[in-house]
Amino acid sequence: MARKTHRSPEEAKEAILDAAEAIMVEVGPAGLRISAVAKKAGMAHPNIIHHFGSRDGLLNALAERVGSRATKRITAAINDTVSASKEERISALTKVLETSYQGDEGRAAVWLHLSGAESSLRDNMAQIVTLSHRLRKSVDPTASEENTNRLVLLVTLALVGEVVSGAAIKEGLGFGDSPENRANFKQWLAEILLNLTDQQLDTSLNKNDSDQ
Amino acid sequence: MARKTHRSPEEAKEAILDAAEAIMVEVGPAGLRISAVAKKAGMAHPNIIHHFGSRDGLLNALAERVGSRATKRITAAINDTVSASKEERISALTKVLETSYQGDEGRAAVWLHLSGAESSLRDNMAQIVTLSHRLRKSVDPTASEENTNRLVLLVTLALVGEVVSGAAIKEGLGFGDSPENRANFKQWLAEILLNLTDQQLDTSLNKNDSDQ
DNA sequence: AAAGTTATTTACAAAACTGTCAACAGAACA
DNA sequence: TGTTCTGTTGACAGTTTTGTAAATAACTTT
Repeated sequence: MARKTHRSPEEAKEAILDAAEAIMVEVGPAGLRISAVAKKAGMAHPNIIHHFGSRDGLLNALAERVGSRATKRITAAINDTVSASKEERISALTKVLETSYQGDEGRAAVWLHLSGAESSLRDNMAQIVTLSHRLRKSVDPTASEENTNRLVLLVTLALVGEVVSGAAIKEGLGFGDSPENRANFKQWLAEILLNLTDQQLDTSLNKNDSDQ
Repeated sequence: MARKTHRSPEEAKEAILDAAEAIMVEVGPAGLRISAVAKKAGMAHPNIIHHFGSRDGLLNALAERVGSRATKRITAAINDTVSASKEERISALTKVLETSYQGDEGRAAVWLHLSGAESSLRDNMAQIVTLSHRLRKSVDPTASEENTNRLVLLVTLALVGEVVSGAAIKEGLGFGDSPENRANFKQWLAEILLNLTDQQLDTSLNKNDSDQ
């Protein structure tokens, strides 16, 4: 007869979500077994159903938590970059790119999204793009929304791609996957993003047009 | 008593893989049920085990086929771009970006990779990067390998990101997800890639250094 | 201190899925 | 025609998994 710990509903849910997230990263959403989560959280599995209604309820709650966590980190980092001095800007933006998806959390987020778990990805993206607009305009006042939007899209897609197959792709490209090399790539990207003004982008495109 | 069709092993495997791929896109690898594949392929499920040994055997074979198909398309498109005239280059490169992962195939590939199915992703990437090197050097003879590598990495990651969460991210960013808008973004990217020479990249970086 | 609320557990039901086995039916070959 | 090989099938076994139901124990309230 096991002792019953009797946490508050909030604590219990947190404990369950922690366990679920850890397992998710290994096996993916479809491979997530409610009994495995319960074992890791140190409880019996019906308790999970009691708190989340069903297995799907757990997955949706997990997607929600992972998404909002990442969004908080990202928006905070972008805000830091906006208010950073000129010299600190590159390292600040590099940090944005580095911490966007922290370690395994990115895997979890992408995987959950692929599996169709409901989350507020759209709302979160809207927040991020608004801040990014502000950042880019503070660096380049003449920056057009159109180019900013496209750059943000490019970077966002690349960050998603990285958490999915980053290691394998880098290996195929001859990049080492050490934290060092990872930082180098992101710093390179941050430098380009900060210095690629609309003027340069347009010059680049116009040059091509007038070439012929 | 059902009639037995008695295909050749090759035909049977192809039919099974076709069915498996179609289902994969919907439910993901972990959700793939051997019996569902059999039903779609019009046979009894033990036949699948007979041909692929096990469920994992089927998934690995699928990953292999999806990967090599995509690689063939991509390398062909890059080759077309290398040998394209100056005027056709942008549209040719746009086509590379558009056809890298064709529709649902990309979803299948990423999903399989996330689930740890064995595939020759590394080898395929190596092929692609070699060709990309050649392409960029034909456009900009002074292009450094380092910058080329980084650009290819950026684009590849972005393409992976697109098949995973492209639609949702674009929606959050205010992009419509119509084929039209999709093409516009990729054409924009192709133009930048073709015109962003090392000189420009380095100028951009040096300008920043000397700014302070 | 008694009653009530609910987080938690044990036991169970029902369904689903992979893989096995023996038998069957086409095709190739003697 | 008969024999062999193998693609194919139906039935089955064993395991695993989600969700239910009733009992229990911890905490709160009166």
